[in-house]
Amino acid sequence: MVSIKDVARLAGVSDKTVSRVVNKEPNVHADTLQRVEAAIVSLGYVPNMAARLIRSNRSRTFGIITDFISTTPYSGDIVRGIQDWANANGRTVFLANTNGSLERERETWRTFQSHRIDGVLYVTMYHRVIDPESGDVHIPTVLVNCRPGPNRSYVSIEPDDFQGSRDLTKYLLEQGHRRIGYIRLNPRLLGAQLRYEAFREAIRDAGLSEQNLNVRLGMDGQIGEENNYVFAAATEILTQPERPTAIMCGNDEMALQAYIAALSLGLSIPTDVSIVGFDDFRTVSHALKPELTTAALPYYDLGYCSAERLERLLEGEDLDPKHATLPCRLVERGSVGAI
Amino acid sequence: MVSIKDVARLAGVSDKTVSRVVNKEPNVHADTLQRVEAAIVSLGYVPNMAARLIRSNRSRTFGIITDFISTTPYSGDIVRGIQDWANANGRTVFLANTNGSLERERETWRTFQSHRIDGVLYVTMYHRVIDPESGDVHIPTVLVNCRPGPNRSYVSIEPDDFQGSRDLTKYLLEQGHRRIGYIRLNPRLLGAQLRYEAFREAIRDAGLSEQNLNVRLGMDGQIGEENNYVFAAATEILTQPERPTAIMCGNDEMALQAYIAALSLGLSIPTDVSIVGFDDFRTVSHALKPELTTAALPYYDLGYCSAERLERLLEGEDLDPKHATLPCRLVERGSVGAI
DNA sequence: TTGTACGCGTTATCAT
DNA sequence: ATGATAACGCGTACAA
Repeated sequence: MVSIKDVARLAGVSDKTVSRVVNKEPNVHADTLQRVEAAIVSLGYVPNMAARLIRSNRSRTFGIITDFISTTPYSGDIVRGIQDWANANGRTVFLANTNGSLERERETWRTFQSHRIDGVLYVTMYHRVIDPESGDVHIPTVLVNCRPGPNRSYVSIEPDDFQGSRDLTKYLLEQGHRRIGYIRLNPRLLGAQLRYEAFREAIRDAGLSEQNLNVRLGMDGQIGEENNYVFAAATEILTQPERPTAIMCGNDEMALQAYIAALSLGLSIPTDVSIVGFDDFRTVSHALKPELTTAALPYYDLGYCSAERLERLLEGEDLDPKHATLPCRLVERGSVGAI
Repeated sequence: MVSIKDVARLAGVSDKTVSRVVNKEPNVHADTLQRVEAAIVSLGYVPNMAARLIRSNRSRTFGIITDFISTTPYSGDIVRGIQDWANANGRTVFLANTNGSLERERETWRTFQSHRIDGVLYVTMYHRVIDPESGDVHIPTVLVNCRPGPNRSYVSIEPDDFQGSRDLTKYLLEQGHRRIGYIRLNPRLLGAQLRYEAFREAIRDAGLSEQNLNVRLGMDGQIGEENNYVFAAATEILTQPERPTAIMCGNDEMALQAYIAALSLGLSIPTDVSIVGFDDFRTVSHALKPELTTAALPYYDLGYCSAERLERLLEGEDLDPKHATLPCRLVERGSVGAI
């Protein structure tokens, strides 16, 4: 592999001068600069980050730790957001997936430590409370899409499920809906609680009694292998005598099932019943006709902003508050009608 | 940062002895070993990979280059597969996303070069022909989910869209279907051609005339911003006098739209019409009732096997054939009925 | 079994 | 404006 010395020899200068050119330091004569640059190109010299790291103790790398990835299809956008920030700011990214195994997580922290990573983005694929298992490794860390347990202190960033769900509910109310069905997410998900709470609060704030509501559990059980009651629940809600005019679903996947249930009953959307989801799973929300009104989870921005926050943390800035939140934008499409 | 010397000092031995312990070399006295290990633990020493790399010129890292990620939700499973292999084999993974920009791709190759990455996994998010833009950087590379242009030579691995589509078609024929509708993927996708060709071949092999077929284009235009005709096409196919008994769709997203179209027409699945997709987008295929019969794209295995192939390439093995293919497994669920 | 000397590719310091 | 020298953390070769 061609080194700085080879370049120096070819250009007839010392190593240090080449180093100056490579690092765009001042005090290099224009002629020298040209000769060195020519040598670099002709030799195809690429600086060795490892050697640089040994001296400077800064690797200019971030590490991403994820838990699962497969069940929630668009959460990968978080990683995309991180990478885009990293790319725009001269950082390279290590990626490690723990598959939810604590042992692998501990190994990962050590591996990252051995690569002298500058900081870690700890990303969960669904919104939840977490305690990173870093052993005695201490690297500046930002939690993404999750929050630390009660006694721990971390910089973190989450989607605002509460605001998203409140906006969605208010929107339904504005469209004149009063009898509303609600199909709940798996209660183990943090988002499930936040969304449901926001829904109830918005209903109360509108002066409606909860008696107008039809709340059903759509899923429960362990993440990744849950029991799914959505189709049955939606069918049941929609075959009642006083049918709700709208159904709000824990997420788009569930909205899809409610959608199928409604169509199977011969109902049309949104004429007979309006449906809203959450997350903006585009494969689903765009494929439905009419397309699905939903609240978009800001996955990409979560990633992008978290990298930004990590950088600020590394620069010694005191992030206050440590905890940030990103809004879930209401995406108005065709699946909701006015009453 | 604590170095090998600090450990040596605390344990009262030389650097080299610590090095022996860390690398599990023989010829260390049991007592010495214990003292050194104790020192390592108490100091929290973690070897510096950069320093190691400088001597050995092997970084034990792979780099992953991806193009897009957002549109095809489950393609992230490729990356998961790579990571699982890497984790099980003591390798760490760099990740870089080009967003389809050639400039960024060239930068990425240089960055990887500067980190002295051992090998690159070049991953495309949809199945296609590609020419990596590596400039004058030369790192052992495996193409994943794509194949090289006609004049280039690369080790590669792809899903067998042809086999998957043929199996799916044969399955429909076995169930007695003779009048079959087909809604095509965007022709710009390699998978579109392979799947359609396999469909036609299977139909011909069964001695059926293409006159029994109703082929429609479901999508066209640039990837990521295509025009979508699926709902209209499906509706049109299903309102013909001689309605097909089955519709085969380019992928599950399109199958979902055909599904919605059928239900909207008051048809039931699979009694009135059978539907099959492709890809196994689980968010969709499991949410439909009845669930969707499809062919699963082996994303995870593509990733896992590609890492394995890269390792063999690095070990100097002569991969023959350079090109590998992984089957698309038929996933039989409820959306197809017998005639 | 253990230690010493040196070199890897780079940057920092100081001198010229 | 440029260069000489040392140092970073570790492994290799060799010596003890």
